[in-house]
Amino acid sequence: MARNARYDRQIALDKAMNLFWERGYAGASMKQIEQALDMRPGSIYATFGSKDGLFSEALAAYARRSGLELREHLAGNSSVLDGLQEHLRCIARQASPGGESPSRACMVVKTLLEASNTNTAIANQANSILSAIEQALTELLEQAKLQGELAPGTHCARLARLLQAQIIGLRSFAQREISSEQVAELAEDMAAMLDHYRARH
Amino acid sequence: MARNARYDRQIALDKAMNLFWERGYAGASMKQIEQALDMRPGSIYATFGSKDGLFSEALAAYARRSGLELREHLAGNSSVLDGLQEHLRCIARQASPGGESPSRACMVVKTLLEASNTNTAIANQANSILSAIEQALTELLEQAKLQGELAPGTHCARLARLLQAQIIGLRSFAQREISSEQVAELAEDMAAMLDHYRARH
DNA sequence: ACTGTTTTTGAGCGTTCACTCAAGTTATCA
DNA sequence: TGATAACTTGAGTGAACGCTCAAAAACAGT
Repeated sequence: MARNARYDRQIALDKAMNLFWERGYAGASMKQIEQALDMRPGSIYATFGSKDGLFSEALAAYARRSGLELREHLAGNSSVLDGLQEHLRCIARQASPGGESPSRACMVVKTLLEASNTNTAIANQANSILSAIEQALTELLEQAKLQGELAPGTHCARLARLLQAQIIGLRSFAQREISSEQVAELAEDMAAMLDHYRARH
Repeated sequence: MARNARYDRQIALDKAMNLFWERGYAGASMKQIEQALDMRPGSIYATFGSKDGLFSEALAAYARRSGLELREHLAGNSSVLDGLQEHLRCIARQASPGGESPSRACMVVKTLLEASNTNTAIANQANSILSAIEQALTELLEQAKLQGELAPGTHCARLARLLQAQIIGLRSFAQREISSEQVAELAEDMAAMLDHYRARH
């Protein structure tokens, strides 16, 4: 009865995510978005409603992608702590200069810092994502404690927050003009810090 | 022979700094700046040249202020490491919800993340400031090593970068909707991490 | 008080912003 | 193949952007 859309919603969303990740919410104009998605304004607004709506979906897509990445790193290691340390090193590799990422820093953190006092809805979304990540890390660490990897007295929620702050610090630090070697060293020092929470044998 | 300026340059700069710190570069419009400084556009442009120029001076003022704060915390402690730990705790106190700061996050980091792919000049300035802080921390730690506070084998430049990443992580994390108690715990955990680098007696 | 210089003022400049919608185009199904 | 419904198009909307400048106002020195 009717015509099909010329664009794949997921592909368009991915392109939008990359642009927003690189330039931020205010830094990406609709003109640039039109060019990146190869879509005219009418199509964009018919599909995503508004710039806010598009950004919101792009941020959600980014969070989904990041979650998958963490789970992959964990799946590669039988030990939770080893997996988390591998995750830190992998972040350092991705966040090194010359990488193909739109930005070395985390899009959620960029969003949180940009939107906190200017766009409540978007800031709330960033908050929710970080809260969910904290929760996931806490559960992961609880599991590690049960398996005897972590010292029995470990306060897992607290360690999860420390770990999240480490990751935020690592990725934001990597946004500086700095050598990939120094970023790798930083990740290594953070991984070493995790060792102090291991159970003693 | 002529009229004096009605405005104190430093006071105006301070107000601009607070607005930019709160809302970011793009998030603070000239209209809002006019209102915050109680100055009309002509006066602002005569004094600071452009929005970029004003922001640049405001960022420099912020960096100066932050440097003074660190030196104060250090002066209060005879030990360098104690001073740095006190500094972490003080950051946590300032970055707690309900504080009077325009933003819990660091203005330099906010600027770095916002400007990195949109405004080269401003991003370079943020980079320089962070580089100078790293340098200052390195020298501070070298001094601590000479005084026997740090383990003799400590790689001070590397520890300085780790410390900077901690501070960036702490302050960015604090931008989340989170209790002041949890921010304080996070600072405490970071301070504890510094203890691992102390010389053993 | 007058003069000379500087500062302040604010209407308004051109541009860019996010966004709209009537008209045109195209795939689908009878 | 023609009718129909959905999608695409892009010129154009009003508002907000950073910024300018001629005129008015205010002080310092004579």
